[in-house]
Amino acid sequence: MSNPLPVSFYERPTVQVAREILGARLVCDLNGERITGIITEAEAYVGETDLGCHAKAGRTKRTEGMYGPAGRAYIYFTYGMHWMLCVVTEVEGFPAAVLIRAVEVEEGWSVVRQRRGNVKSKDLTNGPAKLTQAFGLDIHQHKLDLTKKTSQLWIEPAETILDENVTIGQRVGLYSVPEPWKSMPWRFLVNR
DNA sequence: AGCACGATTAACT
DNA sequence: GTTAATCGTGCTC
Repeated sequence: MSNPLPVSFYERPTVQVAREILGARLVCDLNGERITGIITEAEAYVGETDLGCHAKAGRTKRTEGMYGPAGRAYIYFTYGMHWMLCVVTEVEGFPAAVLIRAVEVEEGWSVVRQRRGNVKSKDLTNGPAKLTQAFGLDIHQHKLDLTKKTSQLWIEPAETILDENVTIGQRVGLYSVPEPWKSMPWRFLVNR
């Protein structure tokens, strides 16, 4: 057991946070059910000028969480059926966040299995909407402080991932986003 | 008040 | 590889 990653970890360039959050442990403690997993994939979304980022629309009810203090959860709904989990980064007032795209389950396997149904074990949490479903996250966890264990959800340091084990690529699913944003190498994933 | 769209997934062929 | 499912959000009228 270690202390959660501090606010200072998140108050740095978003792309750097996305790279360094790989190997950290996502801990969820809802209703006494403890679920943990190692983060294996993350993407950076940086500011109003990044047309792949929700903040391109400016400060709205939906995006205001991204303008808040670093280290908070930014959870939103998309495709009419999926919740996504992000962590707010950089200084308060600058809209940026890291999208958690995949984790590797450690504890709470039985609960995850129950929620995710009878899928192959590799498919349990290898997508952004899959992991929120597996961890039972939705709008109720929006804006939770992920730097405190008193929250139901936090992130703590765990494994160190070497550069040679990290694949860098462009972000996924930004079909209608114009260049150069569409091709920014802001996706980081741990080699399997 | 109404509408187009989407940081996805699962179930097809 | 293709596509339907499904609804909160933000923009337009």
